[in-house]
Amino acid sequence: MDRSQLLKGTTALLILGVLKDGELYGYEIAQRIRERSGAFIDPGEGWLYPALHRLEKHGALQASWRDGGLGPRRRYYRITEGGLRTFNAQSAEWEQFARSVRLVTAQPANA
Amino acid sequence: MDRSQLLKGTTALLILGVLKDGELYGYEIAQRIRERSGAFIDPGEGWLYPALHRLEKHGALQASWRDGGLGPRRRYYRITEGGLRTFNAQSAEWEQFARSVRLVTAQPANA
DNA sequence: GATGTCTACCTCACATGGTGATGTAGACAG
DNA sequence: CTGTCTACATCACCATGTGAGGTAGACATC
Repeated sequence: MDRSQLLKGTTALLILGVLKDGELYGYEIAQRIRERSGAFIDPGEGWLYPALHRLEKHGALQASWRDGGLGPRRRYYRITEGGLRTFNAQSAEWEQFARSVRLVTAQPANA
Repeated sequence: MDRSQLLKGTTALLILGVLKDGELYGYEIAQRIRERSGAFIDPGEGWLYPALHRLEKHGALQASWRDGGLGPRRRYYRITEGGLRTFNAQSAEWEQFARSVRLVTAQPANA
C-alpha cells in the first residue's frame, strides 16, 4: 500500500547517485533527488540525515562543515573511492533486482 | 549492503504477480518466484507465509485447504478482483519508482 | 522588536516487515 | 529409525523509513 517501503535499501543508492557528480550539502542533496526524480521521491529529513551519517561512518562519504554565506552553516559531502565502488555495486544489484521483479510480474505471452 | 531491504514493499507485488496467472499453494508460489526471477529472488518462508496471511486478510486473496495427494495438506490461494486491482496499482507504482531511481542515479550526459 | 518564513541541520518514538531459526507433520527411501 | 523432501507456521531480532519536533541564522514586514 505504501510507496514508503519501496525506499528501503535504495536510500544509499540515491544519495551516492547524486553525489558522484559533485560535492553537495545535505539540503541540496534532498533537492537534487527531488528534482531528478520528477518530484516522485521526496527525501524526508528523517532518513536523509541518518543515512548521510551512516555513509560517512562507513567511509563512503567524506564531510566538512563550511559557511554557506547566507543562512546557517552547511555540511558538505564528497563521495570517496570506496563510496564509488559501493555505488557501482549497489547500482548493479538494483538493476538486477528490478529486472527480477519485472520477470516475476510480467504477463506471460500465453499461460 | 543488503539486498534484503530491497524486498520491502515488493513482496505483495511478487505474490500477486504469480497468482494472477492461476491458483497456487504457498510452497509453489515460492518456487514460481524463484524460477521466474532466475533464482535471484529466493522467498524466505519467514516473509512468504505472513505476507500471504496479510493479503488474505486484506481481501486480495482467497484461500482454501486441500489435500495434496502426496505429502501434507496444501493451502491454495486464488487472486480476487480486488487483488488484481491492487496488483495493477502496485505494479504501476513500482514502475514509476524504478524509473525515478534510474533518473536519480543515471549518468548525466555531461555535467 | 516581534512575528513569520526561508534555509539548514539534527533527533527520536514508532511502525513496518524481512531474516534466520525453529517447530510440526506427512510420505517415502535405505 | 534416520534422513530428506514437501508444506505449513511462528517468533525474536534488527534495519530503516515516517512524521513530528527542536535549534539556529538571516531577512522581511509591520
